[in-house]
Order: sequence, then structure tokens, then C-alpha cells
Amino acid sequence: MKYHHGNLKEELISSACIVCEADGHDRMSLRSIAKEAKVSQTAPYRHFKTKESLLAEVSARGFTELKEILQNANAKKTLSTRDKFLEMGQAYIEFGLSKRNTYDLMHSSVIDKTQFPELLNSAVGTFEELVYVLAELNPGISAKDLDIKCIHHWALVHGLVGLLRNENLDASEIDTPAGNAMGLVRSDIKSFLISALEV
Amino acid sequence: MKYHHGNLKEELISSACIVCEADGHDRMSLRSIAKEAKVSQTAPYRHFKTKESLLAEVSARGFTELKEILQNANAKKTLSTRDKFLEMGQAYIEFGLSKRNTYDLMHSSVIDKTQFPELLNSAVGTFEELVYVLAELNPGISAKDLDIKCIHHWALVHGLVGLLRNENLDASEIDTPAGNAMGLVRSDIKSFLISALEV
DNA sequence: TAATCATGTTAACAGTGTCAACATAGGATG
DNA sequence: CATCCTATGTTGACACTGTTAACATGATTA
Repeated sequence: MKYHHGNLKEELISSACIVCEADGHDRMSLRSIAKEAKVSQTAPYRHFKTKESLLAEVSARGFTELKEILQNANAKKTLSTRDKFLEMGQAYIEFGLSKRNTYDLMHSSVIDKTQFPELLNSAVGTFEELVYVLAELNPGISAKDLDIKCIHHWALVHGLVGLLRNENLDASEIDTPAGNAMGLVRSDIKSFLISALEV
Repeated sequence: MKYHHGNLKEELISSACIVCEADGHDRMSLRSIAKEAKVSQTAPYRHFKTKESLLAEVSARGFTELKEILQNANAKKTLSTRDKFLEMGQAYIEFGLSKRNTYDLMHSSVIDKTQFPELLNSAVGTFEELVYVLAELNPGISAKDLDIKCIHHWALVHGLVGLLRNENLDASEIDTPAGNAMGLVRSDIKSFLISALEV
């Protein structure tokens, strides 16, 4: 029986990633993941100053994963630039919908990103990947217009994820225009992106 | 000294609205708002089954207020349809930025909207207001295309609020393209909307 | 007047994040 | 090799949380 765990920090983070995605970050307790690692309830405090710090780590991994996904979409050499762009949009939305709770955490206000510079960098990194395609897609565009275009498209997919995820509009049994349209969009995200992004 | 309060339910709700906006819904405790109403910590349970029910009420009021704001923007008779539409977009974003924490709650997953039909109705109501302007702006459009257009524009403003609110990208001292662009957009939301909505 | 019932209170439970004080092990230093 | 330091673990405690059960009160109604 060893007193020291040896790899506790890493185990806590990866455990937290799993629990966060499964239950949501607000239902995750430090104590429970400490117990899962078969360690006392205060052991995590040797590696994370607060619960928020651990969550920041989980969030950062989410951004890293998202960035990789976007890079992969953008790296499909057989596709045209336009199609790579569409692929990225779809990939982004699919990430938001499948890693629902992680995505929630990534945009949650429980973590003050200004206090976690690395996390901020990860978040910013996602944006940069978008800059590359849009620059390729709009040759000769000014830097300012390019940035604004990025915000525009980022906001669109981010907002769509939010609507599809949070509102439960189409999951409800109530028959509403909003719900019906939401279901329509969800069933064919690519068509929606084509019409919305106008590319 | 009266044993019965007389108007506790209403006072709890309005108190919760204030605390939620001030501190965020996750930092609000039932006990604290009970104390604020000078009532025992379990008194709220005579009026709300759970904390979630009280938050649902707060959320519903947020949607109602947002709907009124949008209606007001849409009711400015001196404006053209196009300008009314822009006005609505701006009003939506300003609401999201000024009532930051309330907006957070409204789109938070701590409330399962399917369990609160009235809340779902309120949320859907916001959407309907958008349908009216867009129908006026696009005469002859099919119902399906109209709904999809609504989602498109709703997602855009919703997503923009999310980016401007949560990321802290432009508030950070780190100089990044994302941060700079975010500041740019924030400083002139109307111009952004004109370019993004392409109306 | 008497009974009912909505609305309040008190006491308690299990669970939370966090801190202070203590224990142990393994590497660095003499 | 012996000793100390430091990183990393444990135990115990504190104040706080949502929630329930059991009881108290007072207004409405039969």
C-alpha cells in the first residue's frame, strides 16, 4: 500500500473530464472525483488551488480537442476551400452537440478566463483556425474585415449550438414554429450552413 | 409581529431576480433570499417545490422582459421594416450584455425547460416576435424558409452575445486577433449587424 | 364556534468547498 | 550513510448548501 499515488494530477483531470461530460460541471464535486481516484477528499488541493482551477484544466482540454477537430476538417486536402470551411462548421456544431456538457463548461462563467491565461490561449486558438480558412476563402480581404467575418461565422455556429442544445424547443411535445424549425435545421445541418453562411 | 408574510411568493421571486442578476444563479442560495425576506430558510418550500422552480420563474420573467423589449423595438412606427429589424437585433444584444447573468440563466441547463411548460412558452415567444419582422421583410417567402431564416438570425445574435459575454477575449490584456476583433464589434454593434445580416 | 388548510417555524440530514494541522516518503545535502 | 527538506498525502473541522419531517399558527369556511 503506497502512500503516494504517483500520477494523481493527471488522473484527477481525466476523471474530471469524464464526470463533467457525464453529469455536467455543476453536478461534479471535488470529493467525488477524489474518491474515484481512491484518495482523500482534500488530496486534490495539493494539485489545484480551487475547484475552479481543475475545471479550467478540463475546459482547456475541451478547447484543445475542438481545435484539433477543426484542424482535421481543414486538413482534408481533397476538399475545396469552400468545402473545408463547411466541414469545419459542421464539425464545430457536432462537437457542441455531442460534447454537450463540456462545451457548456467551456463557455460557462464559473471560470474566469482572465485568471487562467493558458485557458484563454486555448480559446483564442479556436478562433485562429477559423481565420486561416476565411483568409483563403476571401483573398485580398482587409485584416479588419477578415476578423469581423470570423466573429460573424463563429457567432453563427456558436449560437446555433446554443439554440439546439439548451432550448429543448424541438424536444418538447409542444408544437411550435420554433420547435419545428429547430428540428428541421438539426436534421440537415449542412444545408442550413450553406444557406446561412452563403458560401 | 405577524406570523404570515402575506406576499412571500412574489417577494421571493423579485428578490431572486435581483440576486441572480447581481451574483449569478449559481452563487444564489435559497437560504440567503429567504433571509433577505426575513423569513425562515424553509419558507420558500411552501411556494416552490425546488430551487430550480424558483429559478424557472426568474428565467420566465427574463424572457418576458426580453420579448417586451423586442416588441418595443418592432413597434417604432417611424422606422422602416429594415430599421426595425436592426433595432431588434441591437436591443437583443444589449439585453444579453446588460442583463448578463439573467441571460445566462435563461439559457442555462440547470433548468430543464421541458418540466416548466410556461417557461418554454416564454422562450418560444421570443422567437415569434422575430418571425413577424422577417415575414414583413421577406414577402412571399415560404413558411419553411422563413423559420430557417429566423433560426439563422436568432443564432447569430445569440452567438454574438455568448462570445461578447463569456470569452473575456477583449477584456484580457493579451493582444490577440480574436480580442481585437471582439472589441471592434462591441464598439459598433450596429455596423456589425448590418454587414452580418446583409439587410 | 369548530375544523380545515395554506403558510409559516425549528431541527435535522447528507452533501459541498476549503483550510489548518499532521504524516509520510523520496530526493537532496551534509 | 544519516539527516533534512519538500512534495504529496491524511484527518478533522468549519461554514455553507438543498431538502425533508414534524410541528405551530392563523385565516377561511362549514
